[in-house]
Amino acid sequence: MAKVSAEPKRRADIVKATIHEIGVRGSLEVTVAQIARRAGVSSALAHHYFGSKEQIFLATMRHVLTIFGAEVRGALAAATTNRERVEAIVHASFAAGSFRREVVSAWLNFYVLAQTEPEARRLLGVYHRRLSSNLIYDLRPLVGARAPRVAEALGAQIDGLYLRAALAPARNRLDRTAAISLVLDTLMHELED
Amino acid sequence: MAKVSAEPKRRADIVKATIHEIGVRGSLEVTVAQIARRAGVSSALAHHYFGSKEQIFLATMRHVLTIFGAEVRGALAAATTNRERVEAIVHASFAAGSFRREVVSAWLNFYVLAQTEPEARRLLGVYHRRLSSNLIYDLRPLVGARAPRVAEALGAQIDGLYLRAALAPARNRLDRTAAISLVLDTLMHELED
DNA sequence: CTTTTTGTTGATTGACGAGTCAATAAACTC
DNA sequence: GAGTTTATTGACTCGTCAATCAACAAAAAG
Repeated sequence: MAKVSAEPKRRADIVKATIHEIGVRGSLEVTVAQIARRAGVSSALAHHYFGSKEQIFLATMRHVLTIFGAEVRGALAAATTNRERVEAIVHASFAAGSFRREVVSAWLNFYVLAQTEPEARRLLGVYHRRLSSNLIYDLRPLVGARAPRVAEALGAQIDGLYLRAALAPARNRLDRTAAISLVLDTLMHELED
Repeated sequence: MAKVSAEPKRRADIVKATIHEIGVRGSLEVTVAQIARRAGVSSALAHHYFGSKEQIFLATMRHVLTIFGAEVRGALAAATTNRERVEAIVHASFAAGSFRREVVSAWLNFYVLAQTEPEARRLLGVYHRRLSSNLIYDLRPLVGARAPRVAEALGAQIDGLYLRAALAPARNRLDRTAAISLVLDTLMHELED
């Protein structure tokens, strides 16, 4: 059965299955067997490719972070003024690919993972610093020395909206548009200081 | 050894030990044996009083929520004007009792628990609605119809700062004062609209 | 002082799940 | 087409842990 490079596809399938299972169960207490079944392979194969459950989680985290990074880059490419760029970052934060229920649930659980797993912490740190420096860079011309503070305020608000999205039952969940407009409102108030 | 009503003390000890262990391990993957050892009792006793691990977690959650509620009530008691009351809520949110590392870690994990455990979700819902209605009540005279929106903005920011506090390594962790001033800044901008 | 209630634990059970391994099979090399 | 590499799995091991239970101890009740 061994065909040309099944490995990349398998890895991708397992990573996607991991996001899905974390979303369904709502926690990291998913078994490798569950993930593997969802991906249509045996649990032995998952171990074969990733070595351990921990590595599966870390690969999944990298994947989510990569998607997010791509969304930010994409949004930034279309923006020209500083303000447009800040708004683009906000938009990207709630982009369709990253703000799906299961992905948000995965994010939440990655925060938990980061409490104990150094590599998870490092990855989350990279995301934080990048988001922060992106914001500060474009806020500087707009609000001067207050840039770091404003970036922190916006960043915290975005994170908080994610947290609430994870918790809220589907019916009264804030949608992407509402979340974006809330953050942009805060931004507006900061700018007209 | 059976003395006068050991039960309340034991229960309290076990709940405190649970917060501590969740804080240390950074996740709900703590064993009943670990919790019991920290509380100075056998794991059998923990089961005797609480029935199951799940119930231990729920009791711990109720305890954390109770402390938080008391802090809010205490802060509100000393406030008179609407604005003071809103500020009091913000202060209470970052009060010493609730903003300790281990407690914040517990909060984060309760969010995860709420994804699967209906009672945990209910408890967190109660907290959210109370915080929200408290804020809206005092914001209404200040910002009128925008009150719900502003409450959501402030609430999300507070939650986000908690999330970041859980993640950040001790050294560059935002302290209570800084968190409070950040939220009050946002409030100020909203008020001078 | 004997009976009941309350407190407490060590030992055990039973389930579950991560990780290993040996075996099978298909493709690729030469 | 013999030998190597890659893909894949079922069956197994080994540890861990929630939950139970039978037993013991001490107070309270009568």
